[in-house]
Amino acid sequence: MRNEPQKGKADPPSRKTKYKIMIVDDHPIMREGLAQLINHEKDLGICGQFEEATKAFEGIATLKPDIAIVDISLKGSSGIELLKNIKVHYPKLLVLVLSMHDESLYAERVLRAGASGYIMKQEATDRVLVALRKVLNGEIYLSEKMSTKLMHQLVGGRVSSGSLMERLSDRELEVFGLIGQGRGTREIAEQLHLSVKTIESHRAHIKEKLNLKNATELVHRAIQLRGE
Amino acid sequence: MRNEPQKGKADPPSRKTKYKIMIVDDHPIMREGLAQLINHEKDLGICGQFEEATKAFEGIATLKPDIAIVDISLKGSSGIELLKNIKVHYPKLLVLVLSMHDESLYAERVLRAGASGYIMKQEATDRVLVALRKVLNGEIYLSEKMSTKLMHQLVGGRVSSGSLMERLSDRELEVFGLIGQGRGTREIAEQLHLSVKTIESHRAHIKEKLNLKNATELVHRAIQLRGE
DNA sequence: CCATTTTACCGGGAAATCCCCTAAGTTTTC
DNA sequence: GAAAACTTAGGGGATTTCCCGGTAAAATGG
Repeated sequence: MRNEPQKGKADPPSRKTKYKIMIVDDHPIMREGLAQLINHEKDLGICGQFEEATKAFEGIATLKPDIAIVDISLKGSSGIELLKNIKVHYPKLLVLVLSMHDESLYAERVLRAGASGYIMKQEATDRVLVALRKVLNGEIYLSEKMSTKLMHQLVGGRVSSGSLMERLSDRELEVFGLIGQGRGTREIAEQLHLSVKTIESHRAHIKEKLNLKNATELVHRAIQLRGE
Repeated sequence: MRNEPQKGKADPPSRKTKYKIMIVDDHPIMREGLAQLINHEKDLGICGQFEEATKAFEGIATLKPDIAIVDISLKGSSGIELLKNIKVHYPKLLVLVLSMHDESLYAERVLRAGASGYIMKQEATDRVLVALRKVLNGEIYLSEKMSTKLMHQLVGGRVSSGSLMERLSDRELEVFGLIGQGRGTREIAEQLHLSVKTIESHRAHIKEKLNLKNATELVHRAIQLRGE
């Protein structure tokens, strides 16, 4: 079994068999582009392409890939669901998330869900290879900007423990939920029989804990995380 | 000059020079995938790749492509703007729109703006070649489903009463999309090089057309309907 | 058990946004 | 060709956000 890449042994020389890579993306042209790119490398090879989460999940058992490249915006169940599923049933299978969405919105989430890296489709093609090799080497891949941002976050405030949501107090979680249902600040205040100022305060604390920079991002995140 | 493909003469034999194709898409892997696909054909060849609308527009004069494949969801000014610009300055340049978004939302829109076809990124790779040849042949390319839908719509008469989303103008839909990505009003104004007041105006019109009461509902709907 | 931290609550004031209006130039439609 | 719609944008007041502050109660922890 080769699911666990020995550290320091991922570079081109000294491997007889290629790393087996699985692609999950609902755009055939994108899959072809990735496959072309990857199959040109002597140490990397595509072992399977899927356009749908469930099919991809079923394919893992027979294909035994070393790493999966998954797009998080698939039709049907989202790529994040697939990611979580993979991590439950195949914890050693590495996952590199490839997405068109801005990393600032998703990177931290997918890492917490067990991914080993996040790369945007806007990135140059060779960055994908860099990301793949880094992940296969047991490391985490993020863009320069994003990784420094996360570093500062770790150093500055102690984020370390638990998921982001777990760090919210009961009241904050309640307010967060209502925001996710599309309620405005005034509406929430009335519903909970509290001052608008209090809700503003809760919102501020939520933003702080979840590292969100403005109200729009707050609403965005609240809707995304609704029902999780 | 070869901008006007003679009818019935687009098939592989009987051409000495390849059709020159320009690609505009902000995802390098997608561009590579398309380029690979197209350059493998004996009658088709890529003459330029661009990730941004303005650069692409500047490139037209020197590259003199026969057809441009453009993604409508670019960063900066949208692909529809580019399409309109092209049709004003190079009316004979054919444009095939390639997009991840569902055709029911955009197909009619881009045809009105002067495109000669609409194809989804979800389509199989060989469909792109079919679409290219059809467009180069002077015809319009749409999926089976979409073209019959448009036919019925034409026969049925009342075109105006589409879904709520279809009532949004191009600009409004663009702003709506950016709201759905979590961007704030100021941010959108900067990205589109417009006044904040203009974006506010668009937002007001969107709210009116979609029957939304306030800003919160607007953001909510925009996020829900994102990525379809 | 007492100090510290966290939570829940609230306010002032500046900045930003929302929301109503008007309006002019262009394009589309009939 | 007139009417309607689209795109742009400003004025101005209402509202919300955002950052500063605070108090009291509850939970935590040595």
